[in-house]
Amino acid sequence: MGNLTIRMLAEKLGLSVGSVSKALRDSPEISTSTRKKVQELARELHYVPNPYASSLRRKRSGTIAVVLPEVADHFFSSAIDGIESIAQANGYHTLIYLTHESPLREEAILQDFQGGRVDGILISLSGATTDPRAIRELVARNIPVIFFDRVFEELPATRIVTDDLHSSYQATRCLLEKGCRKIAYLSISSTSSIMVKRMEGYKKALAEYGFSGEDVNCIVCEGDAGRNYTLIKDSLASDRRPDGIIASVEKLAITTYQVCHDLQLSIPGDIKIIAFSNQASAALLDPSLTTITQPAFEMGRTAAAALFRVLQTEEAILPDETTVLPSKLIERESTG
Amino acid sequence: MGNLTIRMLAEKLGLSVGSVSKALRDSPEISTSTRKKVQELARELHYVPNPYASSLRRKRSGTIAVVLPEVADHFFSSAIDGIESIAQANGYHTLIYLTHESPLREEAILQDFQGGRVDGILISLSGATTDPRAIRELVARNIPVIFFDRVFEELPATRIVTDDLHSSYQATRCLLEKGCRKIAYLSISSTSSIMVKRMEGYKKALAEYGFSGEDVNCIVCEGDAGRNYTLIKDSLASDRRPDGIIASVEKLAITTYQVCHDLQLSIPGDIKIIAFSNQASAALLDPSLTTITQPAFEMGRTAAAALFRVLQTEEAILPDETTVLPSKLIERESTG
DNA sequence: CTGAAAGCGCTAACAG
DNA sequence: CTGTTAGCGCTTTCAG
Repeated sequence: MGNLTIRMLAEKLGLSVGSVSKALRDSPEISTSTRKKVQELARELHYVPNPYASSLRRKRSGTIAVVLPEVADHFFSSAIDGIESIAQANGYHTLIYLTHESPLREEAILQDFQGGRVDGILISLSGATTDPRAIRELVARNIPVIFFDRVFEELPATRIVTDDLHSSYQATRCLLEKGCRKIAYLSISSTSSIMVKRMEGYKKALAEYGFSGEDVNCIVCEGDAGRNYTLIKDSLASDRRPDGIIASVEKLAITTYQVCHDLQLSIPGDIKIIAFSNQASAALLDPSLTTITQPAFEMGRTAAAALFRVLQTEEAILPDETTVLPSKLIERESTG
Repeated sequence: MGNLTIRMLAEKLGLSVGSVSKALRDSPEISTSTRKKVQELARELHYVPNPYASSLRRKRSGTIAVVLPEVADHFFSSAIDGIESIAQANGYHTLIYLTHESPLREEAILQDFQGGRVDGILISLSGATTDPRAIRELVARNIPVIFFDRVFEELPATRIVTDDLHSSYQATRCLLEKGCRKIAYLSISSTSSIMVKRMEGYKKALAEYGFSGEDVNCIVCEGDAGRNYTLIKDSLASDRRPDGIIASVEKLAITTYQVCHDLQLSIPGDIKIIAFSNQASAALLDPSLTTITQPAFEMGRTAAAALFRVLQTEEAILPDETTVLPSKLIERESTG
């Protein structure tokens, strides 16, 4: 670790450690002239205070954590982009943790934060997480937690989400209007907040069109890519093949395209597809993919901004409120 | 920050702080029975040691930094995935920083590490970075820096790269063999290591096919998406329109597809395209995109593993060696 | 095997 | 305005 300390600086300057510390932090207690001298030497020697000593003393880490199911996904990587930009603007550091959809890993990660590693946490829950205990404990220790996208409903919390129910409803209606009568919904979890909401929207639209519960066809793809491929293929190869698909996350849309290609099913002829996706190249797919595009970057920014609002005011009390940023349905050939 | 301290634990147990500390760290100095008692209570109370006090004392942060140009890109997000998995396996924490291709931002980020925030750094340089000074200073302070993908050649360092020259050479040959005679190379920087290497491969292939320096057509796209679009469009709309394109990064391939679409140019009829890209859906584009796919996840893993090898042995001396992981050319319709 | 004590580098009272 | 000092929470000698 770094070896140039504030003591060395102080000695070189013939000042006390305390004065140097104040000078560096622009305290008004220090005369302009010495402040300048101190800051000049510090810059010259590239002195950077040991952040851990500072954190220990000030009881602030200057660090936030972002906990995500995965990163190789346009939604999450854009969200990180938004979060990091706000963090950097606030002089904060960003720790990143991937749960790979494992509630156990997620819990271990959250547990670690009990030690005070971070001043606040932004989290999008793993699909299978149902136990809010780890989060509760964090909140009990006064560490603010903000949810984005995949949230807990059971807990009073600040949440940044998109209008999952409505956009899924819209998506389903879109398919129904185009003539689909057997619409399958591809989910990654049966408990995740967004999955539940999106299911609801799907069911609501079906109901409005006079379909019964028996027509609800939800395929839960919670395995790895290979398993999901098989699952989807089995469905599309069966004699009760759907004529419309709603892919609730990006990767399932890609898999569905692959399956259709392999089964020689024509999109949108044999089957129409609509997906929740933030992929920039959705318009360039063959056929171009109708998407529900989430405001991923904005959701990240908004979540981070909400966190810093709390951190700056020191109130450390997060409002129990849900901010909804709208998604956008963009119709393309896959529902043509 | 957290408030349960080792002192409180010690008091509850009727032990000294020192003994508790040792018990928690499985020191052989402590009897099995008290060790068990200590660890049990710690688990029960969800005690997590303050990491900053610990870092301060041990002069190890248990944290690494990943510095990247951007994250909304399949190569980088996959690399993060690889890095984070290794870091988590080693009980390390991962800080992430985005430079957005700004050497200034990059320098500020690196400068901060002088304070000892991290035990090691994994970096992929911003396209415009030319000054190795900030890195040199880190190395001088004994903080290991490992480069991946976009590296410094001017510095002795550990580097994880892919075979940029060769794969670009292959790509160019592929286009030449398919009959292209006016091949343009889309770059994002004229100085970045990978851009230079890829240019070399391109030129080498051209030379082998008897083309002269005048036939080298390098379009440097270092602006934002809009500017790049205009730049590429101008080229493709001109009377000296290329009949082949090598996109040196993923996003430029997407932009090129958009331009072709807007100009109603047929791929591969009017123009053939090949791109460095890790996009899973390359095969599903219209037309499917011929790619040079980099081992992004593996590069991340390898870079992280190299870092931890050094951190664990305490030698802190990084070998001056370059590891080359091969990329794969996958021919699809865009060069058909 | 356990305890006492020093000190990592910094900040924040409090004196002067 | 500057200096002194205590102490953040932990680890690690060094005694016992």
